[in-house]
Amino acid sequence: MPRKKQYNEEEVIKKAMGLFWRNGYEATSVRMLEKEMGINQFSIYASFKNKEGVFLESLNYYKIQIQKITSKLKNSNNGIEGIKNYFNDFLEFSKEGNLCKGCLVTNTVNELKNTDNPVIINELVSFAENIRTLFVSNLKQDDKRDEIQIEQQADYLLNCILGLSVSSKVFNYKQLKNTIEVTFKNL
Amino acid sequence: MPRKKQYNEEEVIKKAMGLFWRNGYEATSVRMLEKEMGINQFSIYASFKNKEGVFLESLNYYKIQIQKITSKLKNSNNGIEGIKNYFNDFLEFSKEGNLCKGCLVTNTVNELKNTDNPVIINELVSFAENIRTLFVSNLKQDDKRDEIQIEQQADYLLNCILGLSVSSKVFNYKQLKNTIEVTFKNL
DNA sequence: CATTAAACTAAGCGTTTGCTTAGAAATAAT
DNA sequence: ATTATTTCTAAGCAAACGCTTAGTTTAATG
Repeated sequence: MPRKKQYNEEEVIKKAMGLFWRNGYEATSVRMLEKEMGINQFSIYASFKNKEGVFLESLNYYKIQIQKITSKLKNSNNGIEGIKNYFNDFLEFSKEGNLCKGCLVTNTVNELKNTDNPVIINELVSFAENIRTLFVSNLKQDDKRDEIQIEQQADYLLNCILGLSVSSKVFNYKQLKNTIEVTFKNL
Repeated sequence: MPRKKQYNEEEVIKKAMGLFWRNGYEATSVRMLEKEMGINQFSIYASFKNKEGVFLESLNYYKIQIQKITSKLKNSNNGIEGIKNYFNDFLEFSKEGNLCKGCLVTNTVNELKNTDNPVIINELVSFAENIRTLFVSNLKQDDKRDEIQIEQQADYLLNCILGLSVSSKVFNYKQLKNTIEVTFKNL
């Protein structure tokens, strides 16, 4: 009996994600989402409940996208070299024209206060923990570090990739490549 | 003839800075500034023209505050060790209770789009360039790196301190100390 | 003490925010 | 074709935003 939706939910979320990625959460208004997603506010709220719902779906879509490079890291068994590849893959992943959009997760962590939106914050923290676990797992592969070193270097690498997520929005490609090289030198 | 201001402009800017530092630029409303600064909106606009004016003054005050640790770096001549001290000093500087507020400059760069507010963006980029210059200058002191290495390591260190500015808002003290240790190991 | 210029209070300006809703259009089933 | 159910359009809601302004209070001057 009913009328069919005239839009594909995954397609419109893909567009919403791009907007959140470029602009951040708060700076993305529902009016902007309307335009970018190509559907009316009513449809947005009918499909995703509210703005937070659109963002959480966007975040989900983002995770699936970035899984292309995290799974490559997960399936690698070349230790530190695999992590270095992940750094370079991330740069490529976040690229848009000459500069980068950073990481949607990191961008949002930076924007929201811990008290703001616990649902979103939880999503973000667990994402970071997951990346750290992958780092630990690859560091173990090299069989040349004790457990303490592994934990320390995992913290270090997480800090560097966070930095890269910020740097990539401001600095040029050569500087970023330099940074990656030095990051893994003598590790 | 006129009546005297019932507030000290530096004092109220100090309070405004704290608010911007904790909350970011957009998330800090003029109503919140009113409360925190303890003066009416009229007085805010009379003294600082607009919200951007309050922020720029806050940024100025921030720079003066952080000069306490940047000048220590500037006056140091112990090469890489001086930079490492700066990293630790920064952690102390941005501390508030158990966690850190990051760096006001970095926080704002992360928040604003390049097209948003060119005046503020310019202030922020030149701040980062200044820090990088100090890194370069200290790296030269050690007399063990060629010019290419110095440029590369400066990019690297800038990335690490940016990362630290983000990490410090999320991770615990021990992780941050680990990160600093590994950052300077074998450099 | 009256004058005068600045600092104050408080109300409200126009916009934009996230979100809702009344009514029209569309479509699968009867 | 009629009915039922959902999607759509478009208008509008209250609240919050940055900012302004009319009117009162204050205090150094003549």
